[in-house]
Amino acid sequence: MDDAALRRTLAGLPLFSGLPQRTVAAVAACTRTETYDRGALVIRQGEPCRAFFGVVAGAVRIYRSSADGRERTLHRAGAGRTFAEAAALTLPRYPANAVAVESPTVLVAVASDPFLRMFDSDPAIGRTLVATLSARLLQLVGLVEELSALSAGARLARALLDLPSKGGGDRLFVEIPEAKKDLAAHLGITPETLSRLLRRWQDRGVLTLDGRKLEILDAGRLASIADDAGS
Amino acid sequence: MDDAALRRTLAGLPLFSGLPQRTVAAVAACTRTETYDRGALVIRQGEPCRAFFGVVAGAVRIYRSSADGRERTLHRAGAGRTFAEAAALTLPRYPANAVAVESPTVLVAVASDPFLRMFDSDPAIGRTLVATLSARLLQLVGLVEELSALSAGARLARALLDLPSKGGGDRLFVEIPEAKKDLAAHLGITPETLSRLLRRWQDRGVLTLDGRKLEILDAGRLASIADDAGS
DNA sequence: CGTCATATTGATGGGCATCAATATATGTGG
DNA sequence: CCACATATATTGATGCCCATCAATATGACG
Repeated sequence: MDDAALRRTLAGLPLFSGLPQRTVAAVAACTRTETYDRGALVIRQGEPCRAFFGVVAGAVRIYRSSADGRERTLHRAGAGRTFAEAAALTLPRYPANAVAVESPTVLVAVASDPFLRMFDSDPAIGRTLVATLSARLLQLVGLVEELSALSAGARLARALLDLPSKGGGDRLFVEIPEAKKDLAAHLGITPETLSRLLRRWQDRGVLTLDGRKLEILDAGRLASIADDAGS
Repeated sequence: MDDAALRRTLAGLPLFSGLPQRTVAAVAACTRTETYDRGALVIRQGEPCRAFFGVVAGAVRIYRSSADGRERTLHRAGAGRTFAEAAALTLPRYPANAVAVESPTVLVAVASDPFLRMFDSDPAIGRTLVATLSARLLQLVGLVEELSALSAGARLARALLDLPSKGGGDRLFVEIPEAKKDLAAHLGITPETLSRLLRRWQDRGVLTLDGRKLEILDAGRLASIADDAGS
């Protein structure tokens, strides 16, 4: 990617949009693009922090693995999103893993140290970073709430309703953008439970399912499930 | 509180420690102290954001209430901590409630708008804010992990082991700093479950209990419970 | 077409919430 | 200071949700 293209790419990220040209150019100077295949680790938990990342194409899953080998997905970052800012800027080592979930996944890596030094040159960097971190914080608060207050069914229903719908006519089609086991991990449930929920909803005429494509027949019903008002 | 005392208080908060004198003085100019009794609401979810807060004395519980009346405690902020920065600086309305849990609880309220305008005058403000928000983010990630990966018993055991111990001799005494129902809410469990867990541990000789004061007899055992290696 | 990952379906059980009843603590006004 | 009212805590009974273990089934891909 040439330099001009890199600047355009950076300016397209919410984190950097709104920054003046020369600041973006300065950021570009400490940035390089990296390409990963599906399944490739971008960040390994415990490694020294070197950079944070913006997603140009593809998507990344951020997850923590605990001592007993279990994984907890914290976040899925698609095109246009940034991730690992907080860690890169304030911690010695990454506290989580990041893995590419599509091929190819193109990232821009912004080196931590040079970026930190830019803080002084343009206050807008601090401001935009604060906004980004705050948004992440709120998203996590939402996750905490979901985990502790909502049933597995409600979480799945929400996830389905949040998917971009390809409404054909008056019908409502959506497609799960990842393997079902990954969706399950994302929701903090097991693949078995996910399978059973979808089966039940099919039997009750709430939706039809074909692989990862599904048609929502009764969106109202699904919405009430999402509010935890009956499975 | 006179102006000099206010500045000293602010400088004692991690968010502002490390800032030059004149910056602290500028912050002090948009700050006022407020005192609350136990149970008084500091922030009401949905209200317009006016300020963020530092805790001078006492403590505050931050929680969300959902449509069905259930509460989820996100955070307990004791003396020296700040809270609501993210909301105050980036949102129109508070996304959570905050209630004083001690009498008296003394807070410093830093008005959002003037503070935001100070961003340009000193880059250190942005940097320190980024650090604070990052720390909060990591704490929340930890909470997510606990909620999804640890049993109620493990969470309670951790909470007990995290309490400041008043070790008398070679014995280990701790005191629960809030009502048990609040501790339960903090851990995302019901008071009944909390009560049963403590009862079981008493029966097994792990600890003894008298009101909110308890003596940990077998810290090793409790630590293994905290790691989810058996109830 | 065979191999491996992913998905489905069933059986089983445990953890923890819920509902309900009582006991204890806390605080208040007379 | 006591009696009462109210909040908090304990204990029991019950049941649901969802994880776990296990056994196919289906799909992806070289």
